Parts: sequence; structure tokens; C-alpha cells
Amino acid sequence: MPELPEVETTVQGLRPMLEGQRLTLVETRRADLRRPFPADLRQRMTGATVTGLSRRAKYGLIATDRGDTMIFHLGMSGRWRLDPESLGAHDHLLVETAPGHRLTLNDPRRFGSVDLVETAALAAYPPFAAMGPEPLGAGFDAAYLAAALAGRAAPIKAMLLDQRIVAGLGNIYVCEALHMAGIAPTRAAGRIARPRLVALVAAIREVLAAAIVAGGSTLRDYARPDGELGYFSKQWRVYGREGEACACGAPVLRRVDSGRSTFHCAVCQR
DNA sequence: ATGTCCACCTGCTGGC
DNA sequence: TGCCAGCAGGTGGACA
Repeated sequence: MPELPEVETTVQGLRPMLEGQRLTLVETRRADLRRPFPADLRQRMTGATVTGLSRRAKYGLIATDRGDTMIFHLGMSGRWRLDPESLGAHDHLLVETAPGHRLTLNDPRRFGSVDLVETAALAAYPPFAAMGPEPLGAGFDAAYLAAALAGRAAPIKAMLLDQRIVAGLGNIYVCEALHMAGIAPTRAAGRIARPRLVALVAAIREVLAAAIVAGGSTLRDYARPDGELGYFSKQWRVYGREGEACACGAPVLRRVDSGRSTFHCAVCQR
């Protein structure tokens, strides 16, 4: 589920439940996800009032009036459940608000994480320290990308998944953006002509923006505790479509590199 | 430094 | 019907 658009729509869905609200309970139901939960999470969050929610790359940020920010990452299988009828085996973090709403962070595979840092020191949070620009932000353009990729021999797909180059893309949207831009995923990143980088930046922006809009349109699903999100999946051009016809008529191909699938069209992408 | 691979987990699906 | 291999949206550490 969670690349940048999914985290963005998650934050948008949490905001009306949390912003301005006092937290009456913050409790973990096991010791760890990918890492241990912060030992003082309950103490520092319980009784605090949420002042704002935001997103950096694939991380969701919940700031409080105590100068703390709780940072969550959804890993591969994480999602927030709103007012679930009952708690399930994978509801690892429980949050309750003064108006009586209950939210749980549910993550079966436990690749996600929860950390707590001082808001003033957010930039020093290790995952953020070397992180590249937001792909939807002003700092991400063809000139930046050309400089970041100069001399790099690795495949463009691997470079776009590297959060130090650009922060927030994952396997789905990289496949989609490369297809939209007509660039082969195996192309050496440092050998892509400038006009094609311009097209790539535009494709990345376009696919992310469209996915956020689609995610936003399924927020009622999001708010249904046991509901599945509809997401952007119906709009995928190549991802998950091995063997189906690309818009050009050629079959969508799948290749596997270091255990990860890449979907692409050998005709459209060079 | 750069590029590549794998482990970390559970659940679901498709083929036999 | 049941079993099991294969696969899944991420990250970081280990390796050459």
C-alpha cells in the first residue's frame, strides 16, 4: 500500500480525527515493529494535543503541543484503522482522542516503524538526514535530477527508488513513471538526455498527483475500519499487468532484479 | 563510493 | 478440499 500518495491520503484522512485534539491514550500492544517502539511514547504522547499532521516522503508526522513529533512509517502492510469495531491481532498501536475516537496502527508484516523526536530536531532524524527532495516540491526538476544522476551507471529504476535521490517513490510509481516517460528501467541513469529527464520529472509529478487524487476519492473506504482501499490500481498502465497489452499493443513484460518486480514495455520504453 | 542482494514478517493467491 | 510455492507497496545493512 504505502508509497508517497498512500501516505499523503492517510495523513489527510487522519487530520480531521486528530488535529487540535487531545490524546487521552497512546498505548502499544507489542514491543516493536521493525524497531522497538520508543520507551517513552505513552508518557510523552498521552495528554498531549495534536497541533498538526504532515508528511515527509513516506513518513507521516504527528506534531504535539509538547514540542514532540511522532513519526510513523507504514512499511509494506501498514494502515491506520479508524474506530474499529474490535481490536485485531495486528493493531499494534492504539490512540484515543478526547472526543472519543479510537485509531489503531495495523501492520501485519511489521515492516513499519514509529519514532518520537523533538520537533525542533526533525531534520536530524536519521532517515531524513540524507533524504532527497520531495518529488512534488519545487526542489525537484530536470536540472536537479541531471546533477544527481551524473556519472551514475546504475539503472534509472534503482536510482529513482533511492530515497537520497528523490524521496517518496516506490516500486509501483517508479514503474509507472518510467513507462509514462518512455524510459527503459535498465537504462544507465547517467546516460539519459536532458529532454528525457524533463519528461521523467513531469511523469513522476503526474503519476503521483493522479494517485493522490484517486486516493482522496476513496477516503470513505479508508475510514471504514475493515475496508480495503481502492487506490490507484485501476489506473496502472504496466504495474501488475504482465502479459497484458500495453497501449501500443505489445505485451507488458516483467523482470526481476534483486527480488523486485519491474513491469515495462520493451517497445515504448528505450 | 557504488552497485547489488538479502533479511526482516505475515497473508493471500494460484497451481497442482 | 488442501497444500505449498511464490509473491507483495520498504528499508537498511552486508557484501564485492
